Amino acid sequence: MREDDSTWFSKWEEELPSPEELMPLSQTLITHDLAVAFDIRNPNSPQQPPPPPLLPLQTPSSQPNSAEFDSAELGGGGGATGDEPARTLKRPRLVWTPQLHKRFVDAVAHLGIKNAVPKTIMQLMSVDGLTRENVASHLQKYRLYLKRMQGLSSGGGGAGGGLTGGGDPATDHLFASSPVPAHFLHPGRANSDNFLPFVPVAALQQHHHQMAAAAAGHQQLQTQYRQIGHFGSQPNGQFEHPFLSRQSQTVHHRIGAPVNNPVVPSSYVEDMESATVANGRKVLTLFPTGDD
DNA sequence: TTTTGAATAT
DNA sequence: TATATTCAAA
Repeated sequence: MREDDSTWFSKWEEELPSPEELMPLSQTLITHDLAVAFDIRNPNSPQQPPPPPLLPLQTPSSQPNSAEFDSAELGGGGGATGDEPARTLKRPRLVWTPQLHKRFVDAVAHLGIKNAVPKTIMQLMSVDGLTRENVASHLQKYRLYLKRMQGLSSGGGGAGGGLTGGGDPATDHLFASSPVPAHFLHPGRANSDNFLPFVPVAALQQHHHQMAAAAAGHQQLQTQYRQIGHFGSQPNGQFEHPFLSRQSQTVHHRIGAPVNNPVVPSSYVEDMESATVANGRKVLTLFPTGDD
């Protein structure tokens, strides 16, 4: 019935990402994403010069004031001024920070489980440097997490002794940081097949126009968003997503209850990406937030 | 063909 | 352990 839809929509709203999280996605030209994603290994290339690493150098610090945060950029390399690794495109391991996860979960939630495929998720996240492989890998783990949670929630059984529900193993810490959409945990209820009229791939075409517009002057908006620093309910109670705004207007929502503050700490500072060296291994952290 | 999903590797 | 990489299926 319609109420059912409204029900999960309501929950959905609670978990709605703050516009600050989703909106400020600065869409860099697709070239980077696609290029990086496409530069996969060549099955048979005799002597073909490998494509350029495309390492976006984002002048890291050195500019305290400037546009706050534009887009998250996964850079590579560490190399600063030098040259790029050229042939070996071995990027440092991606470190999924709570914020990055948040964006991931939001994307999955908005896409729906059916449409939540690596490529689409990656596109929605619009994190520069994020590859489909990165998302796929994480998605796999995320699904296992959901499955595990389902099993615990459902029945139980009692397997020997594991404290669950109250105690969270360190493994789940990261996932626990982000609220999981309810519908994800309840597949067997009415129609788990709620297909949202959202536009998945069609957005690509919009990209052209959007990125142009985005590149035009979104920085101002981004700065403003940052000022808000409040998350919870928008004046309008609705968020506008470039993609979603296309047709998802049938959402009758009733925001009344205050947002259920999850585990989000008060620190909501988003930083630029930082490169850290751990165990001699360079890992790339997107936007580290003093969480934890 | 491209992409997904899971196994596997590091 | 977390993430990357590989591999077969859709």
